[in-house]
Amino acid sequence: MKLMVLDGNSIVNRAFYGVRMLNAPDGTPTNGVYGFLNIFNKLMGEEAPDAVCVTFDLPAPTFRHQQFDGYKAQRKGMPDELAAQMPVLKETLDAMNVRRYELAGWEADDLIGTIASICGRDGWDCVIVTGDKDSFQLIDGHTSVKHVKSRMGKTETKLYDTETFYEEYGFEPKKIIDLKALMGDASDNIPGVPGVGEKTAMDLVRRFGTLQDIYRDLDSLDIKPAVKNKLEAGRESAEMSYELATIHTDAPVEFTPEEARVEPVDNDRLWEVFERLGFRRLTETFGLTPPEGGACEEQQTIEFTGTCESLEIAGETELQTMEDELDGRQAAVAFSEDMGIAVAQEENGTRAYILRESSPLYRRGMEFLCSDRVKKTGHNIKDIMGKLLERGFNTEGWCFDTALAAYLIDPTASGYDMDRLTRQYCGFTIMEDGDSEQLSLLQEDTREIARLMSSGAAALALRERLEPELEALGLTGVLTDIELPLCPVLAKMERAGFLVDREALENFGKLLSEEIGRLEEAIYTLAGEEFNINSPKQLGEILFTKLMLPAPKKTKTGYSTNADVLEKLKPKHPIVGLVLEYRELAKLKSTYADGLTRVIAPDGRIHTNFQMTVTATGRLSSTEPNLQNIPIRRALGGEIRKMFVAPEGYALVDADYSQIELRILAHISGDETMKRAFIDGQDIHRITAAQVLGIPPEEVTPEQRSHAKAVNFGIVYGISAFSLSEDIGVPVSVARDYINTYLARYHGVRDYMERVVEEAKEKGYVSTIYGRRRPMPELRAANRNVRAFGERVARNMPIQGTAADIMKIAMIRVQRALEKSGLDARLLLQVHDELIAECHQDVAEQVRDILKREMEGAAELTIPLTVDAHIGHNWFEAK
DNA sequence: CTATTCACG
DNA sequence: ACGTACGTGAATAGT
Repeated sequence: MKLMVLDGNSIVNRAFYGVRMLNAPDGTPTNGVYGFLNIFNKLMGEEAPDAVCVTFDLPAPTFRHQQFDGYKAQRKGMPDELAAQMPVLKETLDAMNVRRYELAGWEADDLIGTIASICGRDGWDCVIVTGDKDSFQLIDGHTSVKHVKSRMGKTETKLYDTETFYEEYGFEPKKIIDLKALMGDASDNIPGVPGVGEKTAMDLVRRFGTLQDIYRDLDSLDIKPAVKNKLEAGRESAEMSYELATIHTDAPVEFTPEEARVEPVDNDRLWEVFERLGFRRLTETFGLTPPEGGACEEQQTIEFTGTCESLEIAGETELQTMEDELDGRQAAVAFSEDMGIAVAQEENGTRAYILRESSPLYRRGMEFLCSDRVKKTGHNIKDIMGKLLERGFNTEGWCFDTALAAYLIDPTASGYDMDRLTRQYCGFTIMEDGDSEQLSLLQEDTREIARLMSSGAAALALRERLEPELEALGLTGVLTDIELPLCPVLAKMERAGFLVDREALENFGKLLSEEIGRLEEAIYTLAGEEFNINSPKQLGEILFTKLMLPAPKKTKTGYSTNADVLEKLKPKHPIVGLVLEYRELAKLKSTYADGLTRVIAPDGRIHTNFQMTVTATGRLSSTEPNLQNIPIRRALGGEIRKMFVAPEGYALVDADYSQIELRILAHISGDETMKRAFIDGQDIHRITAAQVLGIPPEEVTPEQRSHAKAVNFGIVYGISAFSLSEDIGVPVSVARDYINTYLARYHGVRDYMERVVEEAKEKGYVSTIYGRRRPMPELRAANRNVRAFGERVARNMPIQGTAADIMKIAMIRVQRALEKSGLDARLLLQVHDELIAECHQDVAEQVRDILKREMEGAAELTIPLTVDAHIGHNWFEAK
């Protein structure tokens, strides 16, 4: 039998600081309760306890106050916004039939200690869930502690039992008390020994054991004299701290594990609470149903019978009717394999026009629908355009995309499927197959019609809500001038595909296999056993336990074995270099040699998918396969690019923007020094090195230039001295100097970086020069790390996002220019700052010039944009 | 389903 | 005292 006991105050605190601001419909904050419930659900799933309860502190003074002056139970003073949520949380727990315990004069920890001890007595296991480390002292054979912490807004838990605790701390759980007695705990007002911090305290406890042991033999122990003096002086404080840190297990609380057994929730009561708090999603998580006869409103469902009239285009008359009724009108259009449907809004309902592929009028009807005469709305129109192109129709007349619109309004949402959007923006859900008995009785063909009609009607309803919001946010231009015209460009690129040399790719795979086999053998020999080198867990075991190499870094599940770590370990053991080489080859084989071979289409080409609604900054992403991360940085990886080729008699043109992000930074910030460098066509990294080091540009060494390059990149990302020092391998102090000097030399950049964060805090979002925006709720988060993350994002997004905008504009211009030129040429790929086109070899120079001209002319900034363009037979050569 | 690692800009 | 650069997608292992 297992009981789970939660430290209510501690968990709700974590939740409060981890979860972004959240309010009930009436405006009261609810993030603490919401976060608590999420953590609670997660834990119930993980632990599946037989009984569960929650303990709380009460604001009343405890026995610790009476015993010791200066002790405060209200640790850091709960913020009002959180305090207001405590009664709501308790009410929620009651509705969930979860027992809670609180006792004036006793802290939650003491109640937990008592509960754990009663569990032990009754033969129950006990899992304590808390965000404080104090409870670790309670760990024993039947008591474990699940420690909850929030990282970057995400909640993580780690279970400590006697073994895992010892592994991490190197002493027994009970000695946490001794540790705290020595080092103190500011948040608990436990003084400890003045001058002794975590490092010293850990060392003392590990080496000598308890506080008692230490003071008994203080004279004879091998301790630095300075530390000894502090210990002597702080003895009284240490002993008092020991008492304060000790959790009591004898609180006068009535408790038996049986009474806390998990019970079903009180559906009606909990529903009412969630309704009031606006926790729609949680009602589903808890499987709640609306109370019988309650006043709760049913969600609307679109019903088509009666409200939607349909017209099947069976003959000339209907075709004529459709043309008359839709000409120049707004309509939503949706397609399936063998059918096209247009849906238009009429005065008193919706009207649908059905075109079947089997009909002799299909082609004519479709050509009308696909013409500029019908002003069409769709959901993910880039994909619709792809299907139209495949069937030989054109892509004119599309003037709204509900997915793109929702993406522009909030590019950080987790998805934009229609059902989610209608729920969010229109307050109804789309009918699904299993939803209605009537629907499931229909023929498959009729169901298909219903599906298309509902998606068409939903698109119209969504557009009605999205269009004004888009306009209000200043995003109409981004949609109509950038995203929409980009759709046919991308659809054509996807259809074109990139030719690959299948045989070369397969041979490369075989070559890698052989080499990998040799490396495996050598690694097994050095390790003295066979193991799965691909498993970080097994590899860590070999390197850090068997071979006793020092582990420089840990992940939350074990040792880190990433390339950075291995690089540091390389001189210490020959196996490390082999593992690095193995990793490089294994990656090339699995992801690229084998992975790409698998997705070569029958036409011998690879057709990627460009996703337009994924990134928070406005960039595209590429999937199935991802062609935006084909290797280039290392020699062997570059081989892969040689297998992306032009057909016989054709050539590839590769054009990439030079330093586009730094140029945009120079433009947006208006920094004169940086602008000058670009206007004069200087090597920006060299100039930066010269600026920071105060030397002439011609004296900059390659290493100095490479450091400056790292600083330039770092600035764009919202640098920290720590990360820069890691990146370029200098002490943090040196990195800090670099950054400070940089910001002093480029003071326009410094001002901009401060300004953009201020403005983001004020407005709640950041934006590109074209108005694309990213909401920034992180900046208002209570958690400092989340806020710091938000600040870095606020600095970066306008730069990365503007570059993405410019590239998109460039693609539209290039496509237009190529089509107008009539040359045998087409775009194949975009890799953020790079475009690749394929063309007949005789016109390669012309195509190269078109790319260069249209890309450089895509934006008029206060500094020039420059593009390097090259021609080659394969991607490697053309780069 | 999540974590780790590593490929790219 | 604490945590550590922005944005992605795919393969693999292991719970």
